[in-house]
Amino acid sequence: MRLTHAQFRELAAKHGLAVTHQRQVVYEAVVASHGHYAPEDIYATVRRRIPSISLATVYNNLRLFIECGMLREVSPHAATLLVDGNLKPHHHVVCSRCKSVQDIEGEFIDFKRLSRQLPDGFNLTQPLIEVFGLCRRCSAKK
Amino acid sequence: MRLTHAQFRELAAKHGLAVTHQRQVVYEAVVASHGHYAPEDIYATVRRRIPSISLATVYNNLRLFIECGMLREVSPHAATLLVDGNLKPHHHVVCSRCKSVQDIEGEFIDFKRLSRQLPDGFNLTQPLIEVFGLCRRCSAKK
DNA sequence: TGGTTGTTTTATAATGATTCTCATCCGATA
DNA sequence: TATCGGATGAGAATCATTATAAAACAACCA
Repeated sequence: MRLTHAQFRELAAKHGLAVTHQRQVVYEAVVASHGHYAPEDIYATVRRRIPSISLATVYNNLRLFIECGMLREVSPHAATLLVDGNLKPHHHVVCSRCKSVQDIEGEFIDFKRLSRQLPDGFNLTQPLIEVFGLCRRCSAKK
Repeated sequence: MRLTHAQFRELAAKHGLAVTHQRQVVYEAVVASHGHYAPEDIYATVRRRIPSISLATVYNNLRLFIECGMLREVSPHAATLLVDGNLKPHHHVVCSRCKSVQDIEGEFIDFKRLSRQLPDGFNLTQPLIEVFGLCRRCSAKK
């Protein structure tokens, strides 16, 4: 996706963000990609248009875009490894904001439909599903 | 859960791991907890029984246990932030081993049943589901 | 049981991702 | 155009995790 300056200005205004050249170029680099990229990847791409840009600016803006819902984070997770001491099969509910994790059980997945969507050869013998959303406390806050 | 030395010995043998005191104590600390804990937490717990244990040992053993299926990792994720340039609503399929991510669409979630299981107040207005398993390439290997 | 070998542990250094600091710069508003 | 507050750039600092190397130990065999 390529955005005009006017389009980006409108998008930013909707989310209460100031408009800067760096911000527009970073945003475009992500939405143009349609993939799943790390900050270093975005940095490399953006440097072709703004050689002086700082990696910190890329990080700052990605985080802003994620926080205000203009981008999605893949696996919004705690910054550290977490191990699960519950050995029974179960799934997880994860708060995208505070990263708290709770166990859930129950059959809420239609495996027939799911397997039609799965990439060829994907192995689901020990399925683990994580459902992301906002926990009670985080959805109460603003 | 508290394991006798003999029980742990049997469990380790089944997974081809040597038995050490550190290993047993680390494992017990995790399965006794029934929660979601970081390596530092486990380290703090285990130090009460083995004051000389090293943090590296905790990391090494947690990783081993996860690899051989004796423990689960919460949100097996890439070691870095990933942003998603696909703005349409969709879900993810993630390989627990190589951390590759692919998009999937389709209605394979029974939201009625799911919401019965959700913790009170959990907000699912922008549901994001991640399904973990092994991708074709990783399930082919050994 | 005692010796041998390869694995595990410990302490610490190294790495890699991310965040912080602060001086400078720039966008928004009047 | 002048002002002000937020954004940027450069690099240092931090945090989680992994690597390294020497000492300790588990597994195996005589």
